[in-house]
Amino acid sequence: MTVQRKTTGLEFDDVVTTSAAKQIAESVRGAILEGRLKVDERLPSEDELAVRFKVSRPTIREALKRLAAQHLIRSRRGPAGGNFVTAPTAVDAAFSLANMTTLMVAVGHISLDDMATARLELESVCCRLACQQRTQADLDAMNVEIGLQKKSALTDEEFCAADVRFHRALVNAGGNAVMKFLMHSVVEALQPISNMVIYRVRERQAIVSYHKRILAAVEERDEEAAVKALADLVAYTQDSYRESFARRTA
Amino acid sequence: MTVQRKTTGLEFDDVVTTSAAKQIAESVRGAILEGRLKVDERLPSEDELAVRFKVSRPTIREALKRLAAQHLIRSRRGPAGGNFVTAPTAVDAAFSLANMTTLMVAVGHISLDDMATARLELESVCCRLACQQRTQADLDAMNVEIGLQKKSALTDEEFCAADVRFHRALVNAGGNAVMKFLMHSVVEALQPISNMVIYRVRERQAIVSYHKRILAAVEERDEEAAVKALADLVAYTQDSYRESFARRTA
DNA sequence: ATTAGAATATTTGTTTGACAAATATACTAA
DNA sequence: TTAGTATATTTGTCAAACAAATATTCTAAT
Repeated sequence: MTVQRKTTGLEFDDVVTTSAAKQIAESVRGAILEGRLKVDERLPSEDELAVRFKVSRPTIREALKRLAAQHLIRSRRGPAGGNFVTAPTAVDAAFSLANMTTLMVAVGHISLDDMATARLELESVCCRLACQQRTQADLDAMNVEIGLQKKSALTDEEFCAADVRFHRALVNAGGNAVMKFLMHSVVEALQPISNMVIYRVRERQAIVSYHKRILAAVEERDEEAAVKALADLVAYTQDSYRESFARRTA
Repeated sequence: MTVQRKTTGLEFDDVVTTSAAKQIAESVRGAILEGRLKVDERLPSEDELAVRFKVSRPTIREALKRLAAQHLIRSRRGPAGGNFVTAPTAVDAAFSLANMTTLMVAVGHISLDDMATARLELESVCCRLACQQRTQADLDAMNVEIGLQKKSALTDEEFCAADVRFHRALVNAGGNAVMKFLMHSVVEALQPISNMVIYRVRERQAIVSYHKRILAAVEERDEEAAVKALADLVAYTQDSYRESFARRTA
């Protein structure tokens, strides 16, 4: 353990103790992010790192596991083994962000309104990008889900799953990797609430009709119409979301 | 170590070995995200967890440090100590996301074009929200940075820092917590490239004039004009970004 | 009665030393 | 030439102990 004291001008803030493992993790992370350690480069062995940082091997392992949890390194045993710098995938990033936003919404650090606004705005961006970039395969993927959602024998879970796939296909159609995983994260964070929404038959039919409007607009490459249809859909489902959220936090 | 085999239909995929620590971390994370462990709730002590999961205390500690690295728990020593579920802050989320996107850009998982497009689209959303939600304090904060950037004695670092603060003030003016930290993350991931851009005096003047246009449009609550000015600014600086990125990856 | 200091107990942080498991490579026998 | 075995290297896990931080209780002095 080492002690770090934060000062502001002449006033002394609280003393902060940071574990050795955490500090070592920060040091290695800095080297990775500043390019001094390259992706796929092998770190020194755990024993070597222990010597270099003058701590024990379990302490090194705690530091390394922090980095692994942040998708910055990966490990392998054996003579060609070691710990290697890795680049996170979009799935990793979405997963991490989704986990954090889920908790932030749960405790009110982020309001549901902010989340819903962000979701709509982000998906509007994706809608416009989809109008520009969409392929026939994208249109087909969206149409498959519409076809599924029309079926009256669908369970609530199946309807929700098809809904998620429709929106995912819409986002994928935009072809932008960053928007894809940001969108995925926001949707994932809203998932516990979305899954509590149960739509009546009439509501399902309305949702399907909004989806059809969106698909038609994307096919026509009509950005304004696509964004309008999406905004209408979100406004229509907003009340159901509020009810589910209230039930979830009760 | 336990072995997990993934199968798809009749084909057997690679055997995947997952460490005990990682599996325990996943188990606890699931409990947190599903609401079975509440924020601020104290986990059983490390010794108790070791008994419960039938592993050693160091293995438990590795699992817990993974969760700490993901901003899901925090720890404290002493009789009232323990490991507590925590809610990440927006700063935590932005920090994690920025680290991952930095590496993803560095290795080409995300193209610079996708990043730049996402940055422009996200900031356009913030622009429009800013037109709707901005306060006089927001306008003042943006104006302060414009005033600073006008000064010819500014170093390159100071100019860049003022630029970042201007865009941050613009994003803050939108008042949406989710957009704030998503935007912060994208900007942070582009920071190593932004910091390499050096603007000539004439370029600085052009940037300041774009900033003025944005400020005026936000003040007038003219969403279209604000988004247009931002798009023009981004188009103007795009070539400088490409040059810096090429230099960084050389 | 109040307060400062000391003692105690609890929990996490770190260490030492050892062994298990995974795995790449080299060697040997068929 | 190939299959099987042995070896060596590195990470994964363990046991046991002690250090450090810290909340609470107790005691002595005022």
